[in-house]
Amino acid sequence: MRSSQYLIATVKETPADAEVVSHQLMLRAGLIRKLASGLYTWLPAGLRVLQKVQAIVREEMNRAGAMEVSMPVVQPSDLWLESGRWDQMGPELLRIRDRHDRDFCLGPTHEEVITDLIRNELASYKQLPANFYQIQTKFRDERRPRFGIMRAREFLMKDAYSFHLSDESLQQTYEQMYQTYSRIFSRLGLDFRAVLADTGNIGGSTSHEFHVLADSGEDAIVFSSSGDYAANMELASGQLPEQGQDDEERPVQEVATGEARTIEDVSARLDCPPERLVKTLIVQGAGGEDGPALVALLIRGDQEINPVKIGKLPQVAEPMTLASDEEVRQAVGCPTGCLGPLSLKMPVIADHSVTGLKNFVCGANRDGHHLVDANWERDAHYDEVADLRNVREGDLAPDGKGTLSIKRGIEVGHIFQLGRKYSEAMNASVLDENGRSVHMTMGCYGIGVSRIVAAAIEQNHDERGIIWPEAIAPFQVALIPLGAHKSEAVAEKSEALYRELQEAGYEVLMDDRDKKTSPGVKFADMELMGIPHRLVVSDRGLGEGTIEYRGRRDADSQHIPAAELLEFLAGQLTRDAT
RNA sequence: CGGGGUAUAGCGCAGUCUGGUAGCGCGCCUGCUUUGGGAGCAGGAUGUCGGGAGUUCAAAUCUCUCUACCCCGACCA
Repeated sequence: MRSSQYLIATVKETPADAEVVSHQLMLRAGLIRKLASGLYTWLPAGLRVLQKVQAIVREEMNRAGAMEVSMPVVQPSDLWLESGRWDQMGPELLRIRDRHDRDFCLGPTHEEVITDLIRNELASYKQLPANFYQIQTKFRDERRPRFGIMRAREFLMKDAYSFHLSDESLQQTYEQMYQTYSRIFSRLGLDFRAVLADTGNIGGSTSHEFHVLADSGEDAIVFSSSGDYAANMELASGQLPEQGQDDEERPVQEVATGEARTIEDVSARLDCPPERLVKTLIVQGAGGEDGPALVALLIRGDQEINPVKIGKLPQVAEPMTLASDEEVRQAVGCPTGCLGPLSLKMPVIADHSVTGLKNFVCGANRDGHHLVDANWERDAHYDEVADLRNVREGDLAPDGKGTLSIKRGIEVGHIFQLGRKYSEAMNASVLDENGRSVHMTMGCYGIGVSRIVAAAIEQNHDERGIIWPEAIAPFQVALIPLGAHKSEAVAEKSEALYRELQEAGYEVLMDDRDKKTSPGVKFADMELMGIPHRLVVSDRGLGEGTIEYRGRRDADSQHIPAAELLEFLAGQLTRDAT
């Protein structure tokens, strides 16, 4: 490609509405433009990257034996009513009506459509297992789109759905997809981790997320220093390191703590470290016929609660919602800052972090008062123990081997074992070998194809711009002729090289913009666009028979004898390991 | 959806408080010079000042209203 005939849409200034680096650089490097909130146009250079990501995903899915299909973006409401998600999904599902007043939605995902397809197409266990995928536009009317392409409303996703007779077969395909995903992200040149994950509202049991590691990631992921344990913060569990405890139970006393309401205030006022405090929180109960209206939760003062874990407790309303100050005052008769686990008329669930405490501090359920040297059974009680807290850096891994560390990640893939949720709701069944009709069990496997582009930039950039991993760079080589307008030799050599490189199979962007485009501009643009390899043809170099080479990450350039250039370049390029 | 903010040339911004000729930098066009790290000089084009209504002799500026966008907020590829 010649840049004189290509849209090099780079801009010098950072657009005001871009917050994260990847968004800024995608705009500055001329990869995308915003149309409206969460909606982006892909410019030529950006689209090349997106297509490269797609190609790798497609190759690996095909290699794993999945079959590519393409399902409509616009989907009839009937299917969603059938699965129950028409009502469940809420405003994230963009609903539209056609000219006959029939309801449709823009597909945020395709479980319904694929299940409908498969229940009609598959009739026998002999056709199983089967895995279908597509790479296609999804629409989710996000509460708040942000970070450019990273959390857009319209985005490109690879979604795959597998169908099985047995759980063993599902497990097999699930493991195969796990391997396939690992291959995909390795080939993309990304530093990633697979972690245990929450299944969210898609449903199902086992689930793993794939995260690209980047400090700007929205998710916290947890790993064990030794051993394989890795999980999303939402469900990661760990053990607190042992803590020295007094042996003797001291007599309890109630002390006035005045206006001290927060853990910090109480801890400062009583000169007692937060680890010796029991924090009591009251949340909305599950309600309904036998569910409690309110539930009390206990956690050690220095620990943080995990709303996702708590929301999953059967007694608690999901999503977890804190009780209001009034509700607390009505139920207990004191402000939230003075709550304690004393004769509460509601279920009391304690986190593991508090059960071993002795002589602790907690609220006295009396305005302005706390208990000091309280002890379980004698002064306070709980009904049940559960895991309510976020793990912290340094906690012991759940298997007791090694300690946990926490990193930030960008979720780019998610695999689920769905089970029979959709096949039962939508009656997708086949005949087994005994001629009996059985519901198929399902898996589903997603990759955020467009998000990967942003994630790759978050992980690979410097002050000059993007540094693309080899496999997804829009061009592999930038060829810059210097002073071609006045040097016949430079012009000729550049043209010749351009041809040779293309014949050798490289994707080359030759910056042949007119003489008004100074060398500095060309260098800056090619760096901003992140092209991994740069060649400069100049009179100076040709005089000594060399071409200048510089890798995007290199500090200096090298002068390569023109005759050896192709060989040299081949050595620099780590070709795909396919 | 709640809270906060912004809207002026393609991009980044000033001007608004205190009403009175629409401005700066970058980019763009023309010409000459320049050519190894975002060139110089000279000339030029580009605006329903987000939309609507109102106050006023006069509105980018004051008032009301609508809209869009951004940021902060616990179910996400």
